[in-house]
Amino acid sequence: MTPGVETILEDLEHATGVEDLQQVIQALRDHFGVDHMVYHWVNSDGDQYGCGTYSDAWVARYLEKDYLKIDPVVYGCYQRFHPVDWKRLDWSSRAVRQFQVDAIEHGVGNQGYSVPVRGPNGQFAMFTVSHNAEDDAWAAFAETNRRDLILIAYFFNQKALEFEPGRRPEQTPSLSPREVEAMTFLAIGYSRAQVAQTLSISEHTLRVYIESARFKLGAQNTTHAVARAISRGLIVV
Amino acid sequence: MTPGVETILEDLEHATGVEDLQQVIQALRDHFGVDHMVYHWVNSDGDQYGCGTYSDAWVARYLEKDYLKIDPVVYGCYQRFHPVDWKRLDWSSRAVRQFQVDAIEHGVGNQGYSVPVRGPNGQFAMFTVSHNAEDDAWAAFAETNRRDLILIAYFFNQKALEFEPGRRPEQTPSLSPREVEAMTFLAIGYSRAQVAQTLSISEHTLRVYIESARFKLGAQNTTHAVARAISRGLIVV
DNA sequence: TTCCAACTCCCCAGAAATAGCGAGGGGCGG
DNA sequence: CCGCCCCTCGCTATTTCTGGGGAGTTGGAA
Repeated sequence: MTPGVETILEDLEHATGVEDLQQVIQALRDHFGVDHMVYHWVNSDGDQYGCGTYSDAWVARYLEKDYLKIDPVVYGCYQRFHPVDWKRLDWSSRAVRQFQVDAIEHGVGNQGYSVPVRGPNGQFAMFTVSHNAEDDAWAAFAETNRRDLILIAYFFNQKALEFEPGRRPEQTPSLSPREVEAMTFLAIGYSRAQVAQTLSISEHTLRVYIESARFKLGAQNTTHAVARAISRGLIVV
Repeated sequence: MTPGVETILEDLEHATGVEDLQQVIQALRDHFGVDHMVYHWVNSDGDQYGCGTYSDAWVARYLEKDYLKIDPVVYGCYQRFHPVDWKRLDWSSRAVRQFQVDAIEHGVGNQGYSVPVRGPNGQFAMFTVSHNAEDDAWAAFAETNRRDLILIAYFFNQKALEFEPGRRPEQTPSLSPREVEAMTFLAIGYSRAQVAQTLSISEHTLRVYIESARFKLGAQNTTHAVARAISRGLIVV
């Protein structure tokens, strides 16, 4: 690990507020000598929180256009575990290409490298480095700094979780085993009758579980409950 | 980072099969000079996969007694983002204390340090170091090697995901913008009528989107479609 | 012991979703 | 130009889900 990173990480670990994160991320940007560095938390209800060096104009634009929904970086990171080079993402759709042009016009680099991070209750965030560079140079940079970036993403997320407890979905209540089973089977397409048969219980009993789970999850209906259970990591489909 | 770890991590990254993971974890155990080192993947349905240096007897015992359900390490890691020292967990309940005695009798150290790791689709695993030591010595060890352990946990999980046969190869179909909107609103608990009103279209039209999305996703019903859309990252809820 | 949470079962009526037929216009790429 | 996908709207009948009741057992925690 580069000595500079070491000390900046120390600062990060001693950060006591959101404003410190902004300081740290700028220090990191300068240290790595890249155009931008951004931490981007995407909450399970579409809510988002970011901190980094993108221009205010670009952030506003991103929110205004609701780019979150089509951003291939978000989509790509969401599906992967390992860090992703933006080149490896799918930029083919029309809307996405428009987004790309818009981003570059707003000073986002043509190259990027994003590290997905996941926390409890389905929390999800990304730590991104963006720069203007040739492919070769960028590949070398990413390869060299990969481990540092993973650690930085990790500690950044740790701090973000620490500072923003309110941002987390309401203390996820745990589901009982039967409720988990019920939600899981519903999530893989079984009807109530099928689930009841599979679990060898009456459909009435099953309904109690579903309603109980729905209540615990604060969900409006079964689909909502299943969606929440999945995005909070209570069930795996 | 200690030089030894560096080379072992290289080996880890070049691992081509599950058997290599076992080699690597033993090398890591020897390098850190601790009693045990374990990677433990836990699915929410109770399915688990592990690899490490615990005795076969203990692993068998753990499975036989279904200790997964009461293991405070699993529970504690599941709720946290940062690594946890076993001391900070709740060992108060009677069943848990019995588990603790059993574990120590089977050669698990009295001290432990576990790093939670999370992947896409709610994947969850832990990387654990366990040892027999005094509190002070252990705290020092944990503090010193924390970052290395986080990185090791990260790369170990990456490899485990890579070797996981259940990885879905089928490429996910893309949904049209309207379909994405429909799925998104359904996932946050709107009824069909509400979604239709929100999108300012007739409920009949909405139904076409839902059915189209369901078809594309190979889903049996709306709940299934929404579940798939979420777990494939097509919508962010 | 007492209490609570989890698990199990039952009825009924109204609301919502699904399955099956349709129809037509607009835009984009081969 | 034609085909394909996306967007929009319609009807009817059937199945499924939801919301309102109530009731008993069991095992673990306070």
